[in-house]
Amino acid sequence: MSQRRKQYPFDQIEAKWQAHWETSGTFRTLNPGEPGFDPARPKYYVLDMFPYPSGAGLHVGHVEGYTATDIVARHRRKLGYNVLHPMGWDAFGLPAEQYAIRTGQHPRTTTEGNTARFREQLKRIGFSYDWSREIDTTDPGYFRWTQWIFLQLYGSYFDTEANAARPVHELTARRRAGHPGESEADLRAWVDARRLAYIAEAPVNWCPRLGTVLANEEVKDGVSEVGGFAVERRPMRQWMLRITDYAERLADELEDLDWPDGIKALQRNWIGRSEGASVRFALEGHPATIEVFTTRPDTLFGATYMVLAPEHPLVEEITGPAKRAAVEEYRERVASKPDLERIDLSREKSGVSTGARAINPVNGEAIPVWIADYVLMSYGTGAIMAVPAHDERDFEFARAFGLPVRQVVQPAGEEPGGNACFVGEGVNVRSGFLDGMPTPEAKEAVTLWLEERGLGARAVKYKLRDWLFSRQRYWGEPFPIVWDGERHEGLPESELPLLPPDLDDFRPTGEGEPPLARVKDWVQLPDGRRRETNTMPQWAGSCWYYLRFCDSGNGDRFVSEEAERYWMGGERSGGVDLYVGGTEHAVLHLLYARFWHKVLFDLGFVGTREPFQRLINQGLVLGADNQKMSKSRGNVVNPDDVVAAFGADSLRLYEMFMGPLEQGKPWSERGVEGVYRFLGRVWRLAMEPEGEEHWAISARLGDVEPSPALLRVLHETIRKVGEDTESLFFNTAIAQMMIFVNAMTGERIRPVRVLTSFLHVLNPYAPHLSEELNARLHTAFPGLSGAELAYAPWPEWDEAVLAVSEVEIVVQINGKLRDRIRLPAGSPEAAVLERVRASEKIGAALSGRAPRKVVFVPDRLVNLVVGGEKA
RNA sequence: GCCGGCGUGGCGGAACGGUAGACGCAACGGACUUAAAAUCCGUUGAGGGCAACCUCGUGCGGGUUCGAAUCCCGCCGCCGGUACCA
Repeated sequence: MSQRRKQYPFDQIEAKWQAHWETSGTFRTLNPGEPGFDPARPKYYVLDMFPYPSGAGLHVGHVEGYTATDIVARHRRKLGYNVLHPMGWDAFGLPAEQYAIRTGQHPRTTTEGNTARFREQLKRIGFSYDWSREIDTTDPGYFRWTQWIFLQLYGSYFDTEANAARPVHELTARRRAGHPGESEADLRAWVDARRLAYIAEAPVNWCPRLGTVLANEEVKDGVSEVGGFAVERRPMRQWMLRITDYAERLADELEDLDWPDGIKALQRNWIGRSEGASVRFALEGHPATIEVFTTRPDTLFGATYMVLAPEHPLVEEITGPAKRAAVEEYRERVASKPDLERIDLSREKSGVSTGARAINPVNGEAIPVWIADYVLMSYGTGAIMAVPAHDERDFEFARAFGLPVRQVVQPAGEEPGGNACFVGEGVNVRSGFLDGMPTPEAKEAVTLWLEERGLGARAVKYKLRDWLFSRQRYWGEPFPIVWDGERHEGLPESELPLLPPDLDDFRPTGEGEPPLARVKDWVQLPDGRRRETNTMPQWAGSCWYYLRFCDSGNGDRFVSEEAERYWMGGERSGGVDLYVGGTEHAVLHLLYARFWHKVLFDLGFVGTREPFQRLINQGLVLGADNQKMSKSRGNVVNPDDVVAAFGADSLRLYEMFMGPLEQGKPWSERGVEGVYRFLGRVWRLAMEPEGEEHWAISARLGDVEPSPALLRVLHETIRKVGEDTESLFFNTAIAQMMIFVNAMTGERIRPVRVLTSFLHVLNPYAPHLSEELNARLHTAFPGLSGAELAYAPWPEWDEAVLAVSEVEIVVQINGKLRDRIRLPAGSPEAAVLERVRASEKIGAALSGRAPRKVVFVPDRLVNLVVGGEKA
């Protein structure tokens, strides 16, 4: 293909227009208050998930989502919206730091090189970003505000009455008033334990290979998501964010969002709300009680033993002397067991008896208390009542240790008995006052019974855990926190940004001490206080970047109130109008960002409850072999190569033509050539070759009246592409453009006005080619078109032009197609039926039978229903 | 296991419950060319017929409907998420 003449000179055209957009600031977006800003226009904020600028460069998967949003942004500009369409870099992250550890090259150097390459690649595809708003999470001018938001979290607590965050000083004042005698130190400790950002000594996911702790979300199947290294649990002092307080709102407020059901389900699942009851069991001969959470209080009569998590604080107290040694041994074994093993052996139940016995509150029965690692300290109360007849895990455990199984719920219409496990709903038996009740009723009844006696209450639990927020890394935001002995406090705002010290050895210490701890003169303050040496996780910067884009140059505030109100307010409940990105962020990024946003909302810093009103997940772009693209498979497509061979417009168009945006689909080199040829056909509608190198305005172009048929195709194209673009059905929009071009190609003399109208429609999709052709036509036919398309109004279509005089009506017999007849549009039923009766085919097919019923759909079809066999 | 999504020609994919297969790719035929490429014009779900046409066809089995790729029930297969969450 190298020697072949190009379909059109895309290389010159694309470079020319990209330079033009850059030098004339075409896509610079004004903020309210700036000269020239037009407040009368509606706003539209269309956002991509900004990339981590990896060393591998831009991926065709990035290009898919970015092209989609770019088409929407360009379309909206032509519809008269003020469009915010920004781009930036989520540039803190492990790869740059790992590279630094290996080579000694500072992560900043690596990061700068990578971002420069990404920026260059994106510009070569012609995305209409407002580059003046570009942000970089590693820029002190940016992370200053990430640190500032952390201080807001640190300075707040969750007020359960208001179901919202409030400043911590309010809590302090209230506590002081209520507990006048309390010492300052105790008061402080009490308040500190309630901050949204707090310190906890908790079992964490420690990854020795990476030398850092990881969030639950960063651990998959017992190994780190990055690198796949073994992760073990060990107790460490860490910063945590109290996201669990927001579990209810994060789940409930998902409802009104215009997000794919699958993503909502994923988040709901992650938050994991369960409704049930908490029940308190007394202990035989011991003052303590065991509280459990259950979703099946109706099975309480079937509880035959209890299980505490091995780490449960009560274990120590209640274990009988005879069992002490075994319990100790078991607890140690579990504690040292790496997570990987704990998962591998998941189906093998293990545990030991404590010797203690608990009293079942409903029947006074004494049942043994065990410890077992299938009960997790981190969920519910860390203790369960075991009902082997109606819970599979309990059933397995009971079988392994010979514990009794007592059926108390029977499936409707079956006899009681049997030693199997039944987890469904049914009717209670052997359950005292619950006997005969169907499951839902029994749940209600027993909960009420427990509540009346102060033995339990209805309860809601969430799977969601608090967010482990500190990392033992160099390449992240330092915490704006200083320690005075055991006391911590936030830095004053005036000291932000807190910059990390420069370093030449980036290795973690291996024992949980972060690299920053090595820089003594940074850590140690003159007054004896010490800086926090952990850094924030990579998620921090992406939790609020969409806000910064509204006002990225602001040096006084994270975003001005005016800019936030304008760009984030608006349609329905507000926020980003369209957010496009991959499913890999369905739970982590999207949940964290929603959490921060809600805190900022509670504190009055933003005006919307949710950040992202409408979310779309683009599907995976697979290799030509239908497998995920990967170096090892050798099926990776580099966007640069595609741009070099076929041009940016072809790359854009192909990625949109492959199939529905949200669906995964394989790459096809042939497919790229197909759209490349299509763009060549568009070019040749207006241009013809002149000599070896040049192109001239085509002699077949003229300022002539289009035929009604051609005009109809044009208007249909304007209508369909407009509608499909709005619905993000880009593949069918492009198909319609192809239909138009096929029609136009057949015209002997091509009406130039029809062509210029079409170029508006093509413009969001293939901006370079359309601008170039329009500019050339503008020169050749002055007065017929504006000089530039980017902001020129989207053309209008006319219903009258679309109207057809004659329609084809389908004639069916019993739903089967038998004939088609042509009739004037809008023909009444009687006229249509007359023609149907005249049809030979229909007469033959009816063979004398009379229609029992006639279904008539105007301008579409007639269905004759005839009785069974023959009349 | 559970939760989501998807099964339509040789391939990517179109089809408000109303003509299944738009558009593109591939393939085949023709025009142009000394020739090829490029381009332009056709054909192309399967089976049958010289033909006009006929029959069958949207993973499988049922159902609702005048009419189902589309809605409902039950399976099968693939992809993604999740996993002792009481």
